[in-house]
Amino acid sequence: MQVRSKIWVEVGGEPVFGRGRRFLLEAIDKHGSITRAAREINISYRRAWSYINAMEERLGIGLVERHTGGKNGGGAVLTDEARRFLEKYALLEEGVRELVDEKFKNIFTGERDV
Amino acid sequence: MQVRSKIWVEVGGEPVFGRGRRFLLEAIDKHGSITRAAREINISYRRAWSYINAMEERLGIGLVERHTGGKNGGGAVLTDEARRFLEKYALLEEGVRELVDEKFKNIFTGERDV
DNA sequence: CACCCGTTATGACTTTTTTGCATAACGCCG
DNA sequence: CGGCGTTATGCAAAAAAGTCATAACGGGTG
Repeated sequence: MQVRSKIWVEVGGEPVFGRGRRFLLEAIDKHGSITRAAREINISYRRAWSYINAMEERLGIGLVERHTGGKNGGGAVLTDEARRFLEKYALLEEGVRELVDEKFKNIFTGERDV
Repeated sequence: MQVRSKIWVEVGGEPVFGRGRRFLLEAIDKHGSITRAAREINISYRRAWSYINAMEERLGIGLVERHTGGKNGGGAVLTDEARRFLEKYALLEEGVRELVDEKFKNIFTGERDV
């Protein structure tokens, strides 16, 4: 038995940013490509593309600058706004998971089962 | 733009307890009936029933004692184990959401947009 | 004792969401 | 001017969630 926790941001009731999307953006930053980013975090390109589109549409800002064709076939880079958003989200997550894990241990430990 | 957070317990990678299930059990306790509980929290009886079954199977303990037929057509009551679990889960959630909301306000407030 | 009632319990079907596959378009480069 | 590795989408397949219908149950009631 283990505890899990999750923090995400919504706009108009629709999710726009969470841990998965954070990893996606970070991987794009690392690889300069949506395709390779998706491969790294084990989701389909389709899904990654949908995530990015939805995020941008709902936030109303550009997060990923894309280039089709050209050197290396193209690629994608994060905008400054995406980087700022990543920073803020990191701050938001900071410490929360650790707190929850700690609480879980204190409350649920010391039993045979359950 | 608003923040949301969620804490849940898993067994073997499968969720067994979260806020929705907590509300369900509390509603069953209140009404003495799965049907009425489901109606109150706005999910189908089918779904409520599936939740209960999955929880019990994965936790390996009985949570809801069910009676078919009889007075009032039957009904359902929580077991002591279910009550204990509810208490622990409440402790686990306590304060976390408030913390996240507070952090969110501090980090994301004071902007035109985004 | 036969029927009524509201509940639990399920199977079957429908709708929605998610996932995956195939393919077009792009533009530098050798 | 064809090759390459991307981005970009439409469409089909699969999975999940939701809906509906109905059986079984057993105390209460007349």
